[in-house]
Amino acid sequence: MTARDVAKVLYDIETYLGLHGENDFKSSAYGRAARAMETSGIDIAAAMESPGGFAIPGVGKALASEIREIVESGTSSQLEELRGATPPGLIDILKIRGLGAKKVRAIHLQLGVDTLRGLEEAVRENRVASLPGFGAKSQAKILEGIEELKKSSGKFRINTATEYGEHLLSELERLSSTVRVAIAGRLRRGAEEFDSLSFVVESDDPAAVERDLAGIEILGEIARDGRTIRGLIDGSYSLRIDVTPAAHYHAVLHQRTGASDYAFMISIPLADRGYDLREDGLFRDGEPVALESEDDLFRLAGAAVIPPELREGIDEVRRALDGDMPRLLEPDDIQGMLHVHSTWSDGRSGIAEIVEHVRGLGYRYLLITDHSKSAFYANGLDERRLEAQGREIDAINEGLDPAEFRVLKGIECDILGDGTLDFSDDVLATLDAVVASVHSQFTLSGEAQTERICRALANPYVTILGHSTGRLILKRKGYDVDLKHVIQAAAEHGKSIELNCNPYRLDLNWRMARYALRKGVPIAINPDAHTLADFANMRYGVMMGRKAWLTRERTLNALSLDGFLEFVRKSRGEKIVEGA
DNA sequence: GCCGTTTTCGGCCCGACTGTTTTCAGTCG
Repeated sequence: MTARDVAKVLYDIETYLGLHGENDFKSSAYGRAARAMETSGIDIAAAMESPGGFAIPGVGKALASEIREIVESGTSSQLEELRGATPPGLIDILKIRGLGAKKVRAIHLQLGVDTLRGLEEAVRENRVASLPGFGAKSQAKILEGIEELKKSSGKFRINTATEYGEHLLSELERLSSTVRVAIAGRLRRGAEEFDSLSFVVESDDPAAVERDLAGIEILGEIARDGRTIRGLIDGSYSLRIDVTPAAHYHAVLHQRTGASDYAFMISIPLADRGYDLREDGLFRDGEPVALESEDDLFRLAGAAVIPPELREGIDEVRRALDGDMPRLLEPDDIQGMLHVHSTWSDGRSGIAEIVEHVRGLGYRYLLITDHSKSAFYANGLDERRLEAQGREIDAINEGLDPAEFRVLKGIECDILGDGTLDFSDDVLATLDAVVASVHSQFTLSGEAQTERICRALANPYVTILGHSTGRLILKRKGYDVDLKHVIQAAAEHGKSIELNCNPYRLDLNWRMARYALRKGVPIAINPDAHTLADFANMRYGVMMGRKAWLTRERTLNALSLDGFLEFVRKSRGEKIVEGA
């Protein structure tokens, strides 16, 4: 049982207490204790042994004994009791944006609604609008929320897709009926959301593969149509497996990877040279053409190799035919981590621990960017604490070989409603670099939001614009903003824009990132890490960067430390404008 | 439930937004 597992139970208790109409302050005490468990870095086993117990602010006598119970039994009797007394549908209803515990409780008590379906009926029968505290607008928003939930159900983000994909890959490789196996489809070329996974399997016996799949625990509803097998992953997500003989393996993998527009475009130069590229393989004069690798196919087309990430059917085929294919960014090109939270704000690890981890991953520098004071919900730093943090960073640097690794002082500075920043220029000037982000007032008009962000970019001390749309994939649309305008402003002021690696964010999205690159704006691939595990998200950011044709040269944190600091200096003074 | 006392009860993190109200409650970050 880790501190995180304990926190999960405490969060659940907070939720259920709210649904049961318990005192707000009592339920939020559980939430506070949960956060304290997550951020304190407490060693649970040691705390259980020590007579002092959980000496953490926010954890008093009652919670300490409850935490003991959780650690010993894996759950809390209070939670089990609450859960038993709560219709599970209420938890689903709670997922609707704009509905919190109080409103869900009111809907449940006054309308007897306890499922999403029941709520949808009640809305359609106009029964919600008549409840006290509700009206026509909130009813309409609830319906919107239900639609939103429906739309995102059965869909998953890139981290989940990757976990399922890699798990299934190893399971499929283990089957006696398979020779070679590869991930295909959108997971191979990178995407923001998924509703299915696609694999290509080499085997001469599709029926045997189908039989073997029954042994894979998370798969169900397996059905085969010739060489194509479909099924369900964990009862929710679609699976497609294309079984192919050895000769067609690379051609089929290629066909199952690219978008349909792309497949059409690449088929044209092949056809010009006498090759017929089909779903089931590559042919010439009706005879199969065996490929040694996917690269062979591009050679036959007279094109440079197109990396899977680019196979969307935009202009990549034309450029490959022109031989205009750059070397795209690789994970190993990344040298620095530029957007990282520590326990000083809402991160879960101390700076020293982060340094050790990041060095271990082979990076050369680290910009600590905790939240600024307006982000009090995230324990943002005020001027005094920022200074104290700077002293800690100085001390850590003293213990490091500067030629090998350096910790930089930064901040993720809130962009205030009017586009000014959360710290004065004098304070920002003391830092090595600044990430500026919007965390409030998401509902400004597009015009005002754009103006606000452009104004922040005009501040000389801003280095990088953080998560530029505020979207949370499959959860929340971003705020209304004219990204082309923002990108133009970044270009004019010599700033960088981040591509946030969090699977929920992935913004600047790859389409706009490509536009930014054309405008000469360097992209920073940023982990926005709050835990050590978050650094693993870098792979998603690199993948999305590659979709945007990002190269090492145009990646801010692929620069050496000196190169990065040089960029910061320029961004504070000189204006750089590169044409489109 | 926690905390800090003017020591046993009253306040509890802040501010914007929204939709409901007619001065505010609920939600969210």
